[in-house]
Amino acid sequence: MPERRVTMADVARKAGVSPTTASFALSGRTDMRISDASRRRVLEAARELGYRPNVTARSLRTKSTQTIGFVSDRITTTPFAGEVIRGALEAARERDHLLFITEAGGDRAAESSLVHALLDRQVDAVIYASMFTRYVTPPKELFGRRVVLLNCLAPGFDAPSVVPDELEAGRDAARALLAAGHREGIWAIGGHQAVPATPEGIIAGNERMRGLEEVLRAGGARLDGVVECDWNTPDGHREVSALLAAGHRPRALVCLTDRVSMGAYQALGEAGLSVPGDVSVVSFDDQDIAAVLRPALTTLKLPHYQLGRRAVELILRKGPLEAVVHRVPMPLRERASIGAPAEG
Amino acid sequence: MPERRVTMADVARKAGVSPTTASFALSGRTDMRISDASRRRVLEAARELGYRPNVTARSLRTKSTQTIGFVSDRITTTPFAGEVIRGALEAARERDHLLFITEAGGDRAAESSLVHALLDRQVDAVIYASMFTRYVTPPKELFGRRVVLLNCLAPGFDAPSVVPDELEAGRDAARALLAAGHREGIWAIGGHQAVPATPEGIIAGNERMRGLEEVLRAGGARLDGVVECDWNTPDGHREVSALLAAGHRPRALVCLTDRVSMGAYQALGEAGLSVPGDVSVVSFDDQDIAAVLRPALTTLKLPHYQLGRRAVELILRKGPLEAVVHRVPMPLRERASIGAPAEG
DNA sequence: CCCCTTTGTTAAATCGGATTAGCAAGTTGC
DNA sequence: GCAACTTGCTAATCCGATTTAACAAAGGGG
Repeated sequence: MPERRVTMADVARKAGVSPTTASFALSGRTDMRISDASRRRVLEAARELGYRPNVTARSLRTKSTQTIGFVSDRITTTPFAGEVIRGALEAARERDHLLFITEAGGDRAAESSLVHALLDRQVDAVIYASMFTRYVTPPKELFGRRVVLLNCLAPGFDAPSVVPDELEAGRDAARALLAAGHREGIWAIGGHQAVPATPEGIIAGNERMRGLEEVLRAGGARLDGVVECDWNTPDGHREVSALLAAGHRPRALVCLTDRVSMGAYQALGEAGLSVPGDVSVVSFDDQDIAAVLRPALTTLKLPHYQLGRRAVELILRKGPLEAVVHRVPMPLRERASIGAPAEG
Repeated sequence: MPERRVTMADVARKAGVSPTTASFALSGRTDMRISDASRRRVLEAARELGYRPNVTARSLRTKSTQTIGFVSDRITTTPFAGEVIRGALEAARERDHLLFITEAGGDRAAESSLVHALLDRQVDAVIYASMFTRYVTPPKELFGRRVVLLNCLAPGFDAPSVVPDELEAGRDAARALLAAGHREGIWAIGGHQAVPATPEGIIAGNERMRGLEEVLRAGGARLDGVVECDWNTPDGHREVSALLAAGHRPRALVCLTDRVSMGAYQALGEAGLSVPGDVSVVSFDDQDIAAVLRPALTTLKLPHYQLGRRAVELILRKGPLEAVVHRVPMPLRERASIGAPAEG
């Protein structure tokens, strides 16, 4: 049985002052006059007793719990998105805040009840996060609260969003290919996902493709074709096999995810083509497999850690939140899958 | 600005009773006599006003916050271990509890300060989790508290542990090979990790190997050799390549992790050997890649989701916790990498 | 010497509930 | 008809802090 916690009353008693004085001495407020002698005695007593304020009790009066709620659809499960949580956790720790993590699994009713559970515990603010970048409508319980949208957008909902800069990432993919000398024989595998079967495609696909096409065109290069397909390994394998079987001979593939790239690798390998000797590959996401594939995959990293961190930094900033979209850069991870275009 | 929360006083006023009566009516306690009429009026008023109790305020009196602290070294980051959190989250939600998730990143000082932050917020209990199964010494602040150790063991620390049943998993790997007809040409890649460079090997390696050898021997089979190496993809690739180069011709490989298996696949492929036609592979962990490799990998799943769930279920059980080790089964995921032994 | 500040401190109220102790009105027992 | 219960409810206190209001004591000015 844990011994009774030391309270401020204990500290005050030991220091020979009233609880009021102890409170002011400990909070270090200067608007209430406390003599240096008293202050020192209180601080000393607190140190000796190992006093720690009861945040719960304090919050009853101050309304602040130094606590943030984190509501997501299913973020812990997404293999690489755990980084979002780590980023949020670290930023929160630096500011002496704790995070209630919750997952509603896409269930609206569960989402509402979790938000209630958070509000019942007096969280100071709520981060509403999605595992893939997409449009959302937050539960009504969050209206009028201090909220930051993480990896999602909600037009009409008055809160800032933090999302990856997919547009610039598309441009960077194009720049990487141009820099290696590619001008033709370039194919995109995965496409816009204009009517997506894969939820993560909704926004990312469009923006990546838009940035890609813009810079390729400006650089005097041509996109030979766009293969629209889902974003998983079997899709990449199937579509690239089909592409080769149809007689096409791409010099560079822009795969919309690392999983698609893995499928592309398999298909190229089966066709006896080497990466990057015969075909260069540039990808998006930087999942774990990207570094492990042979050759290692050059890819534009989804900045999950930074997304989590930025959301917390934003929400703990003083002052009101502005409904602005914050775009976090997607760094290029240069590895071994891009080479000079093959002759022929 | 969110409008003022409805308090119990509001409900009492609307129902025309005292706060005391409202409190008893709402908590539904039967030891204090409240007339059915009053009870109904209070419940009705609460419903109409949308009253929700302030858990923080309540906890000041009751000491219970319906809140659990979760301290880990770096669990969100470990790609597949996020399932631990999901299991814990779901079990907690079913019981109307919320989780404070924290990560100390292996830093003892950070760990202490996080535990303090949790205790300052009056958590009812703490789950102390490790990303890999290993021996730990929890921070002294947790002594005498309600604690469950998750995926770790702490001899001398009075708390239950929840860990994967690695021993039985080793046995199951052996049984799977025996069932396919394997009796010889069996090699283990990864080994005991008696003096491990890879932290996850400390306990898992020993137990997996012990179970494996026990059942193989009992089944009249022989383990031709054990290759001691780290547990990552390059290690599997290197060691299996070396094994083949040395003239060995294994019929079955027991790879101690899926990452080692992936390396083994690469090495076998480069040598022109097929799985499972020439060589069967059985593995441990069931990371995401296991299902994606070609052929799909037969592996013993680390039950992360169940570990998280069990820990929460245990900690929320009434009554004192017993310092017992709970072993969670590792289910066999039968896929396509085990076949009959090759002739030869 | 008295009034007015300034300084240092504390009693008391507050936050939103839970809990203890007690009080009025109606019933029962004899 | 009065003590003893039972029923139904409420006043008051507590939980551990913060904050407001007020109050002594000391110093300064005239």
